Amino acid sequence: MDEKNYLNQLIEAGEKEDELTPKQARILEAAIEIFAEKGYASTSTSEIAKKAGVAEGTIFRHFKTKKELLFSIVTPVITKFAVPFFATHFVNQVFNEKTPDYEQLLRKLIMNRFEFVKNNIPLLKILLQEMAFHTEIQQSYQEVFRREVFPKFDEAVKYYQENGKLIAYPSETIIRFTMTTIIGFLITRFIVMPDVNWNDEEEIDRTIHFLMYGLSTEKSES
Amino acid sequence: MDEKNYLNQLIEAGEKEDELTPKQARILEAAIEIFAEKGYASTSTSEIAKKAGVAEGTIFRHFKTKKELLFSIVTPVITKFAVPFFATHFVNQVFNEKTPDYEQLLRKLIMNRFEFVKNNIPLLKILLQEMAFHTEIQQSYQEVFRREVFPKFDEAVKYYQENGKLIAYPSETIIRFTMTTIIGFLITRFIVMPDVNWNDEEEIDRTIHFLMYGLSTEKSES
DNA sequence: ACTATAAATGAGTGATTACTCACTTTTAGT
DNA sequence: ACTAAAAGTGAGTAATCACTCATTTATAGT
Repeated sequence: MDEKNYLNQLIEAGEKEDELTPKQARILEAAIEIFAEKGYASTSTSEIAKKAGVAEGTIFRHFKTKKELLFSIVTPVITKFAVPFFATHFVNQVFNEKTPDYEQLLRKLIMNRFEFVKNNIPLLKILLQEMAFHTEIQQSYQEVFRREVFPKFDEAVKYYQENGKLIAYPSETIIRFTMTTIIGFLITRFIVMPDVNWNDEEEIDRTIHFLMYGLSTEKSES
Repeated sequence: MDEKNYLNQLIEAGEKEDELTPKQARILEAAIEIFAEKGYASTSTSEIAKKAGVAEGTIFRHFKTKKELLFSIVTPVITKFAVPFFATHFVNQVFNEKTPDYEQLLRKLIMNRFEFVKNNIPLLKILLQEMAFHTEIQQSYQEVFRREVFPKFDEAVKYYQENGKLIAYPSETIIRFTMTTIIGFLITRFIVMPDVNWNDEEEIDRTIHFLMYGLSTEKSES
């Protein structure tokens, strides 16, 4: 039920792009590009119209306000990024296939999100930037995280802890370490330093290994 | 020489606050508060003037443009945050006192930066936000990092690697893991979830332990 | 082909923007 | 007390802003 529900949301969101008028699509494309580059607040609707090759009035025919244009860009990204971060798909896979350790789960998670970020850099830049100023976006993200991501993540962490594979920290702490490490890697890779020569495969391996075993060469005493 | 140089810069920056006119100080205070809350681009100079209790013209007597006002807020933060992140002070301490492991260095680093972030949240919010849109800020940060932070950090990491205490990753990778973990913790603690009940001492301990030994209960095979 | 509906237009609107400048007030050296 | 420089003022300015609306163009069902 719940599974079908968010799946439908994703499909809906995907199909919405086909329902768009060609001009509407061009408005969204132009807005995404400029928002990502200069930020929402310093982008004018006239500039968007110019880049999209439409009249300024056309923007307001499809989006009541400039803010609604922003939200219609950002809202789908939240579900698309957050949900598969630890979606049912993965968790089911873990429990059904009896994936033996957190490490393999991490690999799937990182590989999957790596590709997503790679293909959605401008959208994620906008989300990252504007979340700070719009409580609506914050709330939307929080809700999605609390409802879709956290419970599954929590369940998996506790499963591995019970099997003695994971350290006995509060699962919130483990989730925090896992997420900040992965997100930190992706932000460094694609936003802070996208131009240096990355050996992606190697860095992903190291990131997973770091998450599991840390930086020390000595055994942990815990 | 070099040490004295950036030390002087810090002292200079500190003294500059005393050189300020009372009204100039109130302008900066007001600007910091509003920039942090709504962002640079959606803050008007008239709003700053109103909050500071000065005429709008007074702002432009002291700061040629609105952008110069932003930079005079942000630039000192860069040096103040980045430099002690791994300043000579710490490194000297390590080598002179023969601090035996990376772990103790990490503790000093985290405790130090924890207090700094705690006391400068609005300034760091502004830096974090506006860095994305102003290449001048990015360049300034990069330069400070490459000149002041990285070489010292690099030196320390290699020292511990030679002593067999740290894993044989490229030191860039180790620095990246260390920084994203610490910054990720501080951002979660003070910006994303400042309102939940944090047991700071415990979380700092866990963060250090995670950095050193990871999440697994099993020994690393590397 | 007719027509109703939706899509698209762009000139126009009042509000707001960063910034200027002629002027007044305060400060500080003598 | 005098004065020159610095600090402070606020009305004014052109440009730009998000958004409206009367009008034209395109679409689709019959």
